[in-house]
Amino acid sequence: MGLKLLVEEGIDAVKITRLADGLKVTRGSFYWHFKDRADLLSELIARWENRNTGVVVAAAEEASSLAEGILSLFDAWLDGERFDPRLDSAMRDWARQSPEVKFAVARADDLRVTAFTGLFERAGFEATEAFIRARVLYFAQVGYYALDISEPTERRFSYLEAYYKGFTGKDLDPHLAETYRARRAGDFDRESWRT
Amino acid sequence: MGLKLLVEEGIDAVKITRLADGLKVTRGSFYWHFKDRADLLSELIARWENRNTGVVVAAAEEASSLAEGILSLFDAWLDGERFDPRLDSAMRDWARQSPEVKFAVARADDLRVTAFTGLFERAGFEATEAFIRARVLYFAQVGYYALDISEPTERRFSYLEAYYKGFTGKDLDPHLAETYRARRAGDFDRESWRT
DNA sequence: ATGGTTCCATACAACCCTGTACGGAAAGGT
DNA sequence: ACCTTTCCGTACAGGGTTGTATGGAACCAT
Repeated sequence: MGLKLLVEEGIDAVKITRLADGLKVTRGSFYWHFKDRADLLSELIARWENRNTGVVVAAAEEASSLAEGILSLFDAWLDGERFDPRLDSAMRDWARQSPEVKFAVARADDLRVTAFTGLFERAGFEATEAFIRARVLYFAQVGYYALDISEPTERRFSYLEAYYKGFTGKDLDPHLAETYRARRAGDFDRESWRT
Repeated sequence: MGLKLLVEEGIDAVKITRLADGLKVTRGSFYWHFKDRADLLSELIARWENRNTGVVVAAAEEASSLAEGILSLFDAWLDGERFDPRLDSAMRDWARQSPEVKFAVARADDLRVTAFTGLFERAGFEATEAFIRARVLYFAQVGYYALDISEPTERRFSYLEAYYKGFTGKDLDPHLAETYRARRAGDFDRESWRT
């Protein structure tokens, strides 16, 4: 179970010896659970696919309006339980070494951007603009986590309207912004008990 | 000299043995040129700092208008001779393992976003919006290369106006768009001789 | 209690990588 | 000619990692 922990240190840090040490067992045990190292790695790929891609696609597709969709995406990206950005970054690094992983990541990227494009199109944007806005939204999210930025949550919240305007070209309804902030504040209270 | 080639395969692939094999010499020679592996790695950091950050900051600061600045940035990012996106990504991966590299990368990111913020501010954007637009612009660029997208240059050019509108909220002057496309086409002809 | 299943420990061989010591060949200066 | 500098090859010791073989302890079923 501490496997993912090491993926977040980079795939090259996923050594059987380090895993066994971390779990306070010996390497002999590992080879009972897994055939070899490659067996473990392919299981890691499967776990990632079942997790990160699903939540963001759902957030985009189930939204009934543009504002609701964008805010749901912000929600999903902020919720460490549903979307793990460091796992996403680790997969992207790994993809540069392994053609197999590269393919899986490219497929996931495509699914996500397509879902975002649909969100913008349903909001009335023309096809090309919808696609590019979807890309910019997604690229910016990937870039944000790639830069590994850490800023206090209140400051991050204060940028909400500016991000929304940057991504959509429109102003965010103040009422929606308020409900969003209230909802997220409650979530953070709950999350602090887990972390 | 084939050092960078291996950085683009990930820092963990930069083994002295592999370098020596690639250069058709033995490892004994390596230790005449470098004290040890760490000595080589710090030289790689220095090379990256002197290259990638400089060109994008210059493109943003020397521009006399917003459109010129954005197009200059697109130029710099597209020109493989000046800005190497794969080196940038490799540094970002490496940063996750090494606090020293992490610090260097964070400093570079800060320099770049600050330069972009100035570009938007000089164009009349209010401080927060300028900062967030600078971030979105930079994040999107990082995300684009992180996704390792390969699309034909003509299609990439066709998105020019949509990207510009997404980043700035304004329409791109058709005359500027035309001059940009003509200039880039010439550059690509030249580049094909080198690659 | 006997046997089987599950899970883990120990021990071993093989490989890769690092760093150092030393030796040698080629080139240039005096 | 001699000596120095520059650059590279060879050889060795030490450590890390992988995969396999084998045995043992705990637990459960009959």
